[in-house]
Amino acid sequence: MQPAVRLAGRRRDPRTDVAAIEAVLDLVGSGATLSGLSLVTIADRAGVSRNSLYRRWKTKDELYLDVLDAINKPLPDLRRPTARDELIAHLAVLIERTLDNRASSMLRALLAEAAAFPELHRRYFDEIVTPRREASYQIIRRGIAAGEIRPDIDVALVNEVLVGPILARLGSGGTEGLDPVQTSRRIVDLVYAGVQAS
Amino acid sequence: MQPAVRLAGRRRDPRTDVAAIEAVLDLVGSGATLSGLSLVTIADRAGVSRNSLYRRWKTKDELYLDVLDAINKPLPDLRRPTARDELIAHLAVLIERTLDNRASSMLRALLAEAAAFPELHRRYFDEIVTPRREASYQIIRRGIAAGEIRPDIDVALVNEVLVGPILARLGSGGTEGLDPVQTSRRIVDLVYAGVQAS
DNA sequence: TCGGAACGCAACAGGCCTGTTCCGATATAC
DNA sequence: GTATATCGGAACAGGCCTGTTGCGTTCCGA
Repeated sequence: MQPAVRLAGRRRDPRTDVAAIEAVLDLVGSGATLSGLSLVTIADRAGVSRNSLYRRWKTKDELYLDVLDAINKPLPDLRRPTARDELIAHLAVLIERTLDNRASSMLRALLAEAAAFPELHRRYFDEIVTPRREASYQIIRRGIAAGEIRPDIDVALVNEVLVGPILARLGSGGTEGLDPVQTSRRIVDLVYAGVQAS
Repeated sequence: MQPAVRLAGRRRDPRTDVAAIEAVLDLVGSGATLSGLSLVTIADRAGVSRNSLYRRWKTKDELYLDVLDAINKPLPDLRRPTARDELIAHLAVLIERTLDNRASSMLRALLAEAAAFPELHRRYFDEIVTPRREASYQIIRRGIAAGEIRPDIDVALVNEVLVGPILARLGSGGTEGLDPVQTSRRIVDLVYAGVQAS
């Protein structure tokens, strides 16, 4: 959306981009849907003229793609002495993400309207879900290689059991009051030990 | 919405109610949002006059409450010889529910717009989530009483780990191609045995 | 200093949705 | 048979959103 050649003229105010993205996050966090949000509402909330938004983004889809980028924080370093510690750290980061109500609402809205925003949905999977899932798989595989985790388990299934409780809470919106590290530790401990009476 | 006293006059066609509810499920299953759906669209899809819908439901909220009732199937009998078998049966029923794309889409849409439809959200929790969660807790507690499950585990956490993978798939919409019983068995087996190398 | 671009503000037509009101036709209870 | 309630179809005003255009103003690079 930048002009082809930048010769002269007034520069775009970068605060306008930020204000628009923040406005979308605020509004979606307050219960708005992606298709229901109007550019008028976004512009008003951002304190920006509707014209400035049209200048930057041809469609709402393009704006939403930038919103998705804005909430996609890089994966932190998860290296720890043991796979168990790495899994706890991995889940803790995931829980922290779900505690951000605006980001969680954005993802919920996105998943509910995946059919209406296929490109947004694809980017979500490719840039957010897949890298984190791969990181989780790597941790589990390293745990197997180190003799810490049983080699006969299904890596994907273990990952699902570990992150399932967190993603389920993300999906249903009940993520308040979770202590990231403590909750992660309890999940990992349970899945490590199993529930069967010996 | 029924008239106070039924004296005389033409009866309401019960097929109209069904057609409206089916129309909502179809449309939401195709990606529509609850707030985005219009009564015009619903009436057209149902092959019914908009007038008939207004006669039955004052607001869209009331219509959606009936839709929620329509997808709320009763809990089947889950009694089995062991808690493990009961848990497998319980999860299998849950997976079967998520395979119904229209019902899943309805729940996703509902959760994404919980703020805009508080009554609908409350009813969802009270009439769908809570009974199933309680049933799951009961199974786990019986397993503990029978000496089948460790008594020192947190019942709620075990439930979350078991249903988490399924609810997470429900939330993200990727439930196709799951065999209910086989998937349930693999989850329960994993959570029973744990992943730790002995 | 001067051209070019972004800025806010306003207006416009076109479309869709709502909520309500008519109408004539049809079905049902008393 | 008559009163009553439903049915489908149509119309209406009012509101909101879109996409575009125009305007005077502000900023910035050449």
